[in-house]
Amino acid sequence: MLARVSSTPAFKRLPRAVREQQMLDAAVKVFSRRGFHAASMDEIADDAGISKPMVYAYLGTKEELFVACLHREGTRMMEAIAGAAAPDLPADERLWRGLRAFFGFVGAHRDGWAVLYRQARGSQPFAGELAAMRDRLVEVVAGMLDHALRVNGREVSATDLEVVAYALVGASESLADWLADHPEADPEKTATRMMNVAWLGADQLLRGTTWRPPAE
Amino acid sequence: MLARVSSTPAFKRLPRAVREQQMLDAAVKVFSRRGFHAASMDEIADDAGISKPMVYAYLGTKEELFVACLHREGTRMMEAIAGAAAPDLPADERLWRGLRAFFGFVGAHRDGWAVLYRQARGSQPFAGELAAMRDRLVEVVAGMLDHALRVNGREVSATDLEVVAYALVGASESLADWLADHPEADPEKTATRMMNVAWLGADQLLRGTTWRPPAE
DNA sequence: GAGCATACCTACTCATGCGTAAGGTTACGC
DNA sequence: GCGTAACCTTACGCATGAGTAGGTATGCTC
Repeated sequence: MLARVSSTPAFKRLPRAVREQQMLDAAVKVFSRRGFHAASMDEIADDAGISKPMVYAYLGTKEELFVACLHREGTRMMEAIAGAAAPDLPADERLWRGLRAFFGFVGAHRDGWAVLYRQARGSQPFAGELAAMRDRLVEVVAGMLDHALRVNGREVSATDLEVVAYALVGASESLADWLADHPEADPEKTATRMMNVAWLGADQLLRGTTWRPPAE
Repeated sequence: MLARVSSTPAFKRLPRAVREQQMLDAAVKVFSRRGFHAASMDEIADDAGISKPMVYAYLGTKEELFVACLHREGTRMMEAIAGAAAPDLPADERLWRGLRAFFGFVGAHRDGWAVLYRQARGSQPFAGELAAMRDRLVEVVAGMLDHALRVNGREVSATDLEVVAYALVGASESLADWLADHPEADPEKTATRMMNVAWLGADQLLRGTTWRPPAE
C-alpha cells in the first residue's frame, strides 16, 4: 500500500515554472466551468494533477489564483490585439484588424474568455480588475475615433466619445459571448458582422450625421 | 430581557404579500451589493427587518429567492419596454421608444439592473434564466429589423439578423452598465447616444450597404 | 372568549471548502 | 555518498453560512 515503487515515479517532479502554468491551465478550465465560487481549490489541484498545498505554495489564495488567471488571459488578449494594431493605418482598417484579432483570440480561447469576462464581471473583488482592462480598450477605441474625427476637421465632447466607444466594446463583448456559445461559428465571419454594425454606424457618425429624437 | 412589553410590538405583523415584497426589496439590494454568493440570507433577512426562517417560509431557498428577484425585476423591465412598443410605427421610432424605455428603467432601478444582469451572467444556475430573457429581447429586435428589411424588399439570413440584434442588445447592456456606474448621467441622453450608434448603423444595413474585408 | 390559522422568533445542525501543519521523497551540488 | 533545498503529500482546524426544529404571540372568526 504505502510502498510506492520507486522505479515508477508515476508523478514526475517538474520545475516550478512548468507546474505554475499547468495550475493556471487547470484553474482557467475549472473557473470557467463552475464559476469563481463554485470552483473548489481541490478540484483545481486535482485537475492539474497536483495536491492542494502546492497550489497555495505557488499561486497563493483562491482570490490570488483567480487574479493570476485573469492577468494571464488578459495579457494574452491585449497582446493579440496590440499585435494587430498599426497606428498609421486608416481608421476602418485599424478597427477591422483589431476586431479580427479580438474574435480570433476569443475563438481560440473560449474558456479563457469565459473566465475573463463572464465571471469577473459579477464578483466584486475582480470587477475593478476587469473594468481597468475594459477601460484601456475603450480608451483605445475612443482615441481612434477621436483621431479620425480630427482628420475630418470635427470634434466631439470626451463623454460622447467615451460612450460611443463603450457601446462598441459592449457590442463586441456580446458577440464574443455568442461566439463562445457557438463552437461551430467562425470567428472571422463574426468579426465581419461586428465590423458591419460598428463601422457603418461609426462612419456615419464620423461624417457628422447624427440622429435626433423626434419632436413629441 | 425576555419580557417583551406587549404594548410596544416594535415589529408590526404584516400580511404575507407585503412582507414578500419587502423581502424581495432587501434581497435585490443585498444581492446587488454583494453578489449572489457573498450575500448571506442572514443579511437579507436582517435588512428586511425579519428573521431568516420567514424568508425560507415565504420565498424558499437562496437560489429560489434569487430567481424570484430575477423574475420580478425582469418582468418589470420587459413590461416597461413592451409598454413603449407600438408595433405599427416605423422602425426607427420603435427602436427609439424601446431604447428610451430601457434606459429609463435602468436609470430608475440601478441596483435591480445590477442583480439582473451583472450577477446572473456569471453564475451558472441563473445564466439560463437570463439568457432566455435576453433571447426574447434579441428576438424582438431581430423581428423589427426583419420587418423593416422586408418593407425595403430585402432579405437576410436568420443568423445574420440574430447576430446584428445580439450586437445591438450587447451594446445597450454595456451602456446600461455605464449608466448604472454614473449616477449623475441622464438616461434620456444615454438612450439618444445609443440610438445614434444603433440606428445610423442599422439604417445603412437596411439600405443594403455592407462592409467587406479588404483584399489581402 | 375559545379555537385556529397565520405571522414570527431563537437557537440549533451540518456540510462545505479554504487554508495549513508536519512530515516524506527526489534530485542536484560538492 | 551525503546534505540540503525544492518538490510533494496526507490529514487536519476552523469559519462561514445554508437550512431547520420547535416553540411563542397575535389577531380573526364564530
